[in-house]
Amino acid sequence: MATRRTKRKAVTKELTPDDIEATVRRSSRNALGPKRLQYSPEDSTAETPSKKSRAKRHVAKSSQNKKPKDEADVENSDVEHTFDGHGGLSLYELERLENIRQNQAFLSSINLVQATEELKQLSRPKPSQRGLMRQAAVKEVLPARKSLRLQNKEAEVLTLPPEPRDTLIHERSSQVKKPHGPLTMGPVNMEEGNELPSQFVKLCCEDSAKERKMALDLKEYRAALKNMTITEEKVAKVVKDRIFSAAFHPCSSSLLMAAGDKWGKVGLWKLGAEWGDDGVLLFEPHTRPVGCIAFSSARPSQLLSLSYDGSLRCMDVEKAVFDDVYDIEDGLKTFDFLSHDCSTLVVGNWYGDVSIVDRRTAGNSHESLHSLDPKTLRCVSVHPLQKQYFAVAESKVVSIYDSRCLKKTKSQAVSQLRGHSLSISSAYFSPCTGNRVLTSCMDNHIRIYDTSAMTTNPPLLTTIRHDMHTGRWLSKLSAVWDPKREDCFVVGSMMKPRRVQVFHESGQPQHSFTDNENLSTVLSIAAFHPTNNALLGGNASGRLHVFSS
DNA sequence: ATTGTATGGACCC
DNA sequence: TGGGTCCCCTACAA
Repeated sequence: MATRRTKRKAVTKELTPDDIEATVRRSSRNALGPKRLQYSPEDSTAETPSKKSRAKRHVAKSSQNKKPKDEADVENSDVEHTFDGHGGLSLYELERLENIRQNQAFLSSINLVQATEELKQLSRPKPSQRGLMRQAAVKEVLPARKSLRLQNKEAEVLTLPPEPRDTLIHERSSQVKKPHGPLTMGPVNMEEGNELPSQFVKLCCEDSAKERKMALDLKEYRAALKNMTITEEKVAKVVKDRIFSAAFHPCSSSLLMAAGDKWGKVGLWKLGAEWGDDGVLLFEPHTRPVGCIAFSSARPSQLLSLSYDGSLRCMDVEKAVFDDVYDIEDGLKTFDFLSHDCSTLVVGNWYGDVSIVDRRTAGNSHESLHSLDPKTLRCVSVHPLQKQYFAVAESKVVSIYDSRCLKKTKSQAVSQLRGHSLSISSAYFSPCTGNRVLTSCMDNHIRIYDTSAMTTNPPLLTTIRHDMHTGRWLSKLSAVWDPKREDCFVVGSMMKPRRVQVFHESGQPQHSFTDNENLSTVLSIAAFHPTNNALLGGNASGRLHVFSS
């Protein structure tokens, strides 16, 4: 079976449409016309590409099953023909060529080219081995067994052990929740007792250059994006499981990234570093998905991470601990910094409550404000200038609240962004002025609203179709602004070949990041660097990908 | 209210 | 080396 497949590939490769067309012209039997021979490389739109491609693959398969004999003939006689060298063609040969041509036409008509492209993707080279090592399967060494009968002993009366209550949690994580902090910052992928590498600590404390560069005009921006590439060194396994959140450290001298995964792990990776596993240090501050992480722009040595397990912690590299920031029973979903100094936060849980957390005061001194529909809060985003405003992605509407006017329940929204027909997965204020809000919605649309006037119902500026159906196994896609400018954003994509797309707020596509060798998975979590020309993308197996210039 | 299903990736045998 | 299997706590449609 395998050999047959490779043979078939060889056939389609060797017979280019030009070859066939040429021979057919020579044989002057142009029954179907050369136009039919043209390949139609389809630029599949966002609309259900997966369904389409699956159907296509199926068609390709069944046709392959139907025609193995013909194709074998084609291949054999083709070799023969190569060594023939005569221009005059016998009737048999003409017939054969016509067969080849018809087969080729049929195959092109079912988009074999695209199908083989997809097959290439399916039989892609193995994923990057950089970063965290695959764990060798722990094989339990059992004592040699000998039956009681052979030992001439009486049979035991066996009772089954009780079934564990929640197998999922018990199997996959040692505890339901980590104890209260501060927890020492011991990398789990290093020998126990080892100190953090000093170069790593130094880098984490490095601040970004604060002077704001002039934003490039769009043409220059596109050129800069085009210049950003990925290589083998720029892919690494940073956490063990699927990435739920990721962020760049603000320093610009090197690329340092953090990623949080499904089982509470946080991986830190410096591109090209010597420490840990290819520059990766792995920590375990939580036990459930790390829904949101962000470095403090005021104190770059601090990384805040939030988990569904109900804990919000602050990794302080200088102190080498994880401090508690906020804690509830479970169900923390997302947060954003409220003040410029990053000392206060807006924290949202999946029951629909929003809390204002002040890190300078001890304990959970928070206000609970909302009784929304349960389990509908997906995202919070603070206005970059008017810090009292924050946007909350509720089920089918984004509400903007004023943190100074919050009540325990039924707080009045300042503005509401309407028009979403399914649940909204994210909503973000534009990074420089806050004059725009960018939303991603399960109704397969990315929307941009004009919030400059902050009226009751800010106008919808742009709607972009984008396939958001990632299914159960992938993190949801979110459109995220480039923090370097006011008007462009990045979003992962389900399209094949795999890609990450950048759009202007007008809906104009600016660039698609692709790479045959180093990008072959969906990068659900994408983010631009705050100052550098660099982009990160996280996939479902804990691998980070970097495009940079 | 309950049930079914879509969906990607890689690990492991 | 390739295909079977697992992952799973989600959103939506029926």
